[in-house]
Amino acid sequence: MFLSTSHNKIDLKSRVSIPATFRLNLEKNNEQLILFKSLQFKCIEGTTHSRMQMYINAIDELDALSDEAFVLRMMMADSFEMKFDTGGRVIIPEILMNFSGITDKAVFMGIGESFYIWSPIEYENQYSKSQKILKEKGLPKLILKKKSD
Amino acid sequence: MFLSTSHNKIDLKSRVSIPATFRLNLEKNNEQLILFKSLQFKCIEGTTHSRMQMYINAIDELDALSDEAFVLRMMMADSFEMKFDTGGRVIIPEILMNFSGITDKAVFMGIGESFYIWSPIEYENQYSKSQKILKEKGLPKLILKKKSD
DNA sequence: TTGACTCCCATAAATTCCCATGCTATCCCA
DNA sequence: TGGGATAGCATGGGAATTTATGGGAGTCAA
Repeated sequence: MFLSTSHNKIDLKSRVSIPATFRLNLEKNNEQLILFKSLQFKCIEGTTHSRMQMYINAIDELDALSDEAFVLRMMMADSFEMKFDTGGRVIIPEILMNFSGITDKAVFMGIGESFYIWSPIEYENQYSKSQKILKEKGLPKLILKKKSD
Repeated sequence: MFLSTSHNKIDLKSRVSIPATFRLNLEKNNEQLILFKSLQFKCIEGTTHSRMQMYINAIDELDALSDEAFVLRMMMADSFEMKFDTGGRVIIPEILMNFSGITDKAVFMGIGESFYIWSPIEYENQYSKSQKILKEKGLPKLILKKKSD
């Protein structure tokens, strides 16, 4: 599980340290890290190899000609398997840097099964947006219990 | 798993480098590379020998006289087993070059279990098409849970 | 002998690997 | 309890390896 937020620097070689907690989480489960363009936000999304495999399997389940399958395939095209150096860093692909607007600093935000990587500006925007919603609408009602089938 | 996108050049001898990540993926699983005409798009599709075997098996499952079986057999007819030179390149068969409209540059696009090879123009078209669908229709509804049998 | 193809070597740029540093949090023992 | 030792983390830089690509020598067939 990926939790908490941290701000890391990106060096001249496009390297960033993946927060140690995230890395240990991956190691513990013997998982590889995949980074991809978020379909929803202007940010990079990170997740495990096996979770990505689930999406890939979903493609086969869909009508191959459908828009859903089409969009999912494109998502794979914008996904990258990361490898760590001895210091626990990865090199963020240029495509993802450009897409997310990240240049020299990145904000890692764990959200459970995956995590987001934002540019500091975009992160601030999203954060204050969430605060605003919270003020206006209050806490969302959480449905923690599974609906009965 | 084939992921990510890369733009490679085709030289005067019709040789292209298969992206290293794709090649390593094949080597690791001791797989041979098959290229064939995409049934859906104006591009070349690449996949493993064993996945191709799955298609072949699927033909037997279908009604031998059905349109599906017919189309799949045609796909087999335009399939080629590739061999790499010492630099990790292959020679793309002329039939596939003509079909896909590829001349001197190719875009390799990993989509999970297989990958596409596009001409740069065709790639741009498809990519912007996917962005448009995403904008209009939003996120695809993913079915990540297995259907109960 | 021309053309098509294979095999091998060459190279520049990109990428990976490895070692080094400073900082911070933690631990241990007097 | 305080202060030094220790370990782990984020970061920097340079060396070594890979990658993508170009080109030549040898081979086979018509």
